[in-house]
Amino acid sequence: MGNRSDEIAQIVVSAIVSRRLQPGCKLSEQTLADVFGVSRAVVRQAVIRLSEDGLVTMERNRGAFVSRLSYREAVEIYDALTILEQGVIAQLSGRLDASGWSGLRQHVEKQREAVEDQNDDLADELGSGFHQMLVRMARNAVVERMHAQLTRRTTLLWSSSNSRLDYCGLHHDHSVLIDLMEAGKVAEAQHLIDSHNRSVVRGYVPDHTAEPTMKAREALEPYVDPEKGLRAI
Amino acid sequence: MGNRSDEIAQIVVSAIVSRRLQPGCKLSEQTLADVFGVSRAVVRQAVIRLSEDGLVTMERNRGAFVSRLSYREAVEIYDALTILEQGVIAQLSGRLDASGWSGLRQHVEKQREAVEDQNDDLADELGSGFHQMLVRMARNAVVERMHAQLTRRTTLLWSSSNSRLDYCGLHHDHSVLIDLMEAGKVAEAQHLIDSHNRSVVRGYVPDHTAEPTMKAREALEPYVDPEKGLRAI
DNA sequence: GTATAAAAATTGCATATCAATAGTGGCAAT
DNA sequence: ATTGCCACTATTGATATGCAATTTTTATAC
Repeated sequence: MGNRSDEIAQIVVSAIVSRRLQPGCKLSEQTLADVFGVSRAVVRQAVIRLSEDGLVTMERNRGAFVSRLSYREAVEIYDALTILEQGVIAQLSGRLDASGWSGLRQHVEKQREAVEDQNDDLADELGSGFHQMLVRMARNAVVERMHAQLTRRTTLLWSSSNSRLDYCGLHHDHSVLIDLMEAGKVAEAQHLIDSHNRSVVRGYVPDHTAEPTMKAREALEPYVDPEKGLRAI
Repeated sequence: MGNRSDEIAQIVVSAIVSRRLQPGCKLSEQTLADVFGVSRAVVRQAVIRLSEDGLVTMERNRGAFVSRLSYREAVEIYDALTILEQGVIAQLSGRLDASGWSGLRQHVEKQREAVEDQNDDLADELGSGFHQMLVRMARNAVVERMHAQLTRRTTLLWSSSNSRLDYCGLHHDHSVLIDLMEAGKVAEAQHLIDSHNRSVVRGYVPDHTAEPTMKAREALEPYVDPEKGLRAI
């Protein structure tokens, strides 16, 4: 096994992207140390990892909190995703083989079915999965990592929120995008992904009054082995 | 003043980008603790920050080392830079005002002069500075941060190396790039930046036999205040 | 010179401790 | 009732120390 702090950081990430740990939630060192059955030092290292990722914000002498994103930050993150994906489009357009395009089309078809079945959670996942797949086609681990990091951050936007993401009207964009890319219409494809992402972020209304529904101890409970974790109940 | 570990991490970054700390150099916890006059715990936190950035590689029970990049990794990093910059080009092309274009042209002119004067160090800095400037024009702090991180990593490639970067033939590309972008020739501009970056990375030949010329203690000496640091000498 | 065993050093983590600071509640003055 | 002040508590940031596991170095034997 790798580092204890790395392991813990990954678990906290899971809890954040699954929306159990919500923006604004305090991550007290002692609490986390109790929950995971490690020392404060290790927790601190884990929190530092998370703060480097932008998922957690550390405030001096106040502690670590799951990041609350302003509208400005939300726009920046989506713009960054746009820029990355536009770059990927520049790389892929006309340069992908037949199985590549069909793979993407298959994915969109699955997404369309999920939307039709009103399976919102699945549609949601397939929706962001499309972008992930697109980036993966560029076969660049560094870019994939950056993109995944940004995508994780976007979960902070919708976890506390009222406004659920509407992938209903958006999955059609994905289909058009593939056509444009295959046809080598780079600029059009890049413009499409831009307005696509812009329309996604437009639905975000930051709510600074919203408080997390769970405290960290409760939110993390499902992730720890009851045997080794939780020495102090 | 923020975190001690953050401060230390930044100093180590400076030492790496300035090529005093070279790839493969061991960053012993006790040594760094001595040099900076802090405890091992803080050093550990700093090293974790650096490893999240990719500048340092941690090996279990062996310690932290300034990262050695394989050719494959070098290509991936430059491709990632390419993708980011292609995305930025998609954003900027035709959308920048007159002062923006002239600002870029002025920068290229400075670079040309530096090349003409055979001031290699300056030409080098202005060369990568151009890319930085380009990205900054997109006015997106997230993208800027990612780009800067990748650029820092590229310093790992040339710090130990034989082959110095040849910006002589490359600064002309920058000039052409501006023309293409201003003319709205997005695809051409994106293709140019691609081949531009490819020709840069092509000069990288990883040398796994090369050993750092300095040890960490010596390399970091200029960065610490002799009073507060270095308690044990 | 190589192989092996013992010794030393290093990492990873736990625990205990301390100063500095933020948050809390009480209490008096307005 | 509200404001301002002050002690009290909780938490963070950092240090020091100890210890098991592992790696690296050194010494020794062949």
